[in-house]
Amino acid sequence: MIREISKTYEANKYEDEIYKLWEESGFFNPDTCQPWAEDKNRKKYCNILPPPNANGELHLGHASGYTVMDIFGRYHRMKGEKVLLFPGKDHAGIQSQVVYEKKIKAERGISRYDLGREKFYKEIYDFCIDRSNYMRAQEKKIGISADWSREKFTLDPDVLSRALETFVKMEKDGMIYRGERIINWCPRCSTALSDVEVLHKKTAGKLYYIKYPLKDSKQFITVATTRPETMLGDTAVAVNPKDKRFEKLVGKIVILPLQNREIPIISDRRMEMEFGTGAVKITPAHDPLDWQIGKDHKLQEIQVINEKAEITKLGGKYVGQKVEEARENIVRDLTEFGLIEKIEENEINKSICERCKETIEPLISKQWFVNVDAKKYSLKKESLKAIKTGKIEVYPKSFGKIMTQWFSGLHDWCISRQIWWGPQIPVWYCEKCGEENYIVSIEKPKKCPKCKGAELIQDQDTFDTWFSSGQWPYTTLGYPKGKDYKDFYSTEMMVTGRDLLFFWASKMIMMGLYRTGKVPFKNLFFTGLIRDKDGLKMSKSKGNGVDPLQMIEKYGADALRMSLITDTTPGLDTRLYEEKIEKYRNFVTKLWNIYRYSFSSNENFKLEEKISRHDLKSLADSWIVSRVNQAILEASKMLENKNIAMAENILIKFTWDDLASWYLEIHKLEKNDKVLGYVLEKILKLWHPFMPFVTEKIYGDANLRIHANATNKKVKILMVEKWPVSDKKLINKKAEKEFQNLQEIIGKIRNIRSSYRIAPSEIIEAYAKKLKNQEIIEKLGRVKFSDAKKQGIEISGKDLKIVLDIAELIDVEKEKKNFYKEITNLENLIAKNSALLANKNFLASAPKEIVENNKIKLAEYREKLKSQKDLLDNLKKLS
RNA sequence: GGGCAAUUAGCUCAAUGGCUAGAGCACCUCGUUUACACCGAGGGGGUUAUAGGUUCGAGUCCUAUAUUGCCCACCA
Repeated sequence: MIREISKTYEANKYEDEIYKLWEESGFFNPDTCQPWAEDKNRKKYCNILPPPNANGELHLGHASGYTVMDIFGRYHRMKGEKVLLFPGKDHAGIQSQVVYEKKIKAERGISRYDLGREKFYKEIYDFCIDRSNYMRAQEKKIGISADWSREKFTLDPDVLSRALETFVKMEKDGMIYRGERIINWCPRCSTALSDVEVLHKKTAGKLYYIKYPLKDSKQFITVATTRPETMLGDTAVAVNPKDKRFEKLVGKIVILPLQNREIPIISDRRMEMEFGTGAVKITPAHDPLDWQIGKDHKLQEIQVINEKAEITKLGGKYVGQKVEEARENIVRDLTEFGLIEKIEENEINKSICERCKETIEPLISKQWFVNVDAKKYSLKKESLKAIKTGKIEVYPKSFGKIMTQWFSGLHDWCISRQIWWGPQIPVWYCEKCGEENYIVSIEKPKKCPKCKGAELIQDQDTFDTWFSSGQWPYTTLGYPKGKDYKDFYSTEMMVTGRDLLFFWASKMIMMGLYRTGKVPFKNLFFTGLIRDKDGLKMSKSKGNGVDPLQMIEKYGADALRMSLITDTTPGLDTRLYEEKIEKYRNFVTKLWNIYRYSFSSNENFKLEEKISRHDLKSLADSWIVSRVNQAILEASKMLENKNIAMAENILIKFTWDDLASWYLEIHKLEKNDKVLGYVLEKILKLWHPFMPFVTEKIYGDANLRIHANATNKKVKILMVEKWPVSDKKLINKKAEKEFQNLQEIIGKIRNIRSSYRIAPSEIIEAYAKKLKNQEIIEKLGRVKFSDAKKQGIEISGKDLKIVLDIAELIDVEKEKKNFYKEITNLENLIAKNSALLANKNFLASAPKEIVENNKIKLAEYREKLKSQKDLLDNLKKLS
């Protein structure tokens, strides 16, 4: 060994230093990444990275997304394109506020009200910046080749003002309105939520049948409800107009129990006759459907539940009680009055807050909305068009369909939140002129433009986080005049989790189209969720989470990256567990050892970029060079098709099976360093997007060795080397076929060795006529050929018959059985194939190539069958 | 209630209508022959969920069914 290379690659020893090398090279930045002559027409590739919420730490979801983005990014960079992976962080309105409130509660025992709005905002801002720095360090550990010099935060002044301008523009275009409507209210977060921020969870509940007495009558009408406490705010009872049972009651008045209020019985076709009794209580202030019905029937809205989920004054004696408490008391009181007919067990669809899981209270509240289907511009219709016309290519395809459906049924978007963290809505009120005469302006106007006098107060509400992050692709790039915007928009690629489909991806499409007239990205790639070994969601409470940083520390970033993309399909969930990561750590070691072997075998060994046919000295040379060019072809095609898992598969198969298991062993005999150096150079490049660290390390070390004594010690960086192009002249199907035959023969020898337990140290005497590749067979089969004819078992391959001198060891009966089995198998194949070739339809319809292949195969099977029969006859003679 | 997906070896998953449906893990046997025991060689293990259909040809396309998962939805 000329120089010591360690047996294993110690990832944690090198990764930081390699990342530093990349960073300092300036090649993450497309402006300074020009390793090739600057070409004006150089293709641009931009991927705006989804900004993680700046309030926690990196988890596996981020790691898997980043891996996908980085693979594509590095691939395109190596293809010579101008690549920008644009990093950033999201202030994450509600989530960050929840996190920070918990933190100050736990650490200081205080609430946000103790701090006051201004101080709270300042603290949480510092907290997010602090977390951003921390998370950035973690992101680098994954190896993502992002341009950190451009990094943005959603609250950076330039980014933010561009986002706010959109609100101003929308308002001008008549797409914004403020209204009292029923909204989803989270009592814990004390804010309104949009529809997508509400989760529906099936839970066990009860269905209460309550008797409402009719006015001036002893009759009752029974209504069924899961939320009896809302009856305090009932303003009607509704039935379906087609419902014969209640025909005569429509228009009558009932006395609302407990409240002693007179309310009408109305009819509305939206009532399901099958549900409960068919009669339903209507509470416009606390149920979305009832609110609609209330509007249509001009019913009074009586708010009996407040923002803290407590009963209001209008709820009479139950005032101040929590809804659950009030429910119990009301049911008890009703029971006392004999007004509960029955109580049934019932599965209910509970609405909960996506962030804190608290039960949602539907309330009527004054909020800002985006009209998604406005006259001047329809966000809904334009988005639908972009997807349907294929302006955005969605991976997987089926998600495009899901989006289409979602957009079709889209409701107006509530964008105001009653939280303190986040940008305030740029709307100003004048005390004199009233809230109806609001002024929209990003800067605070000096005076009220109407009355020219009074002080202006800004709207207290903040924006839905998705309002700003939904604009991320162009606010970051400096719309409308920025150079980056001109260079890179529409961006090429967006990769995001399938859980963000409606939250984020959809918003980016809507707002990007509205503001810029162009799609924000041409390709939209969804990743699935990472689950644990049993397919369960990872969560802190379950303790089944895998910490990506721990895994990187233990197995290396390359191994983690590989395990995150292996066997994945876009949009589908995948399972991750330590054994899987371990497997790829082992693979990294394998690659390392291919390098170790190559460079230890000869002190002049070097990587070879090119090779000519004269350099191919043997069958094995032609074969491996053909195979590697085939691998380049296929892997590149898979990457173009966005099928990274498949590309990975192809490369693993080549590296482990073809190169390591076969060619390296043959190299020990033939020692064609030129060929090995060529193949190694290619696979380092091919693997780089997937495993950037180990490949960069090997490449660097390998070149250092070459340049050790040279004057030019400029370090070559693999990250910006050119992606290999398949040299089709070197693809040699004939050599591949011939080598396959060789592999088959050696396989058979090994099989026999194994079944008779012949130790590897024992060399078997053998004999063959017309022997080719003798040395290879001898080495890999551990046999020794001589001229003397032998007695024993015979093996055959194409044009070759080998006799192994182990007559005394063989169990003839067992071998006979093996032959019979193989003969039957071949006979079946021949029958199948002949039938196919006799089929006129097949000959007429199948492509010529397939027909040809089948003919060749049939001939092969026949030949094999013949030789198997011969061998069997010879075997029989032996017994 | 509606939609989408999945169902292939014991497990996790591949397979772009066409070569005897492939990997890894696990399992069994053997083995340190100086790249690698984070390894190597060999082996067992499949009616591709079920039933039909289209096709010269189906794991792949179509239609049902079953099971599982996810998403959406104003059955209170």
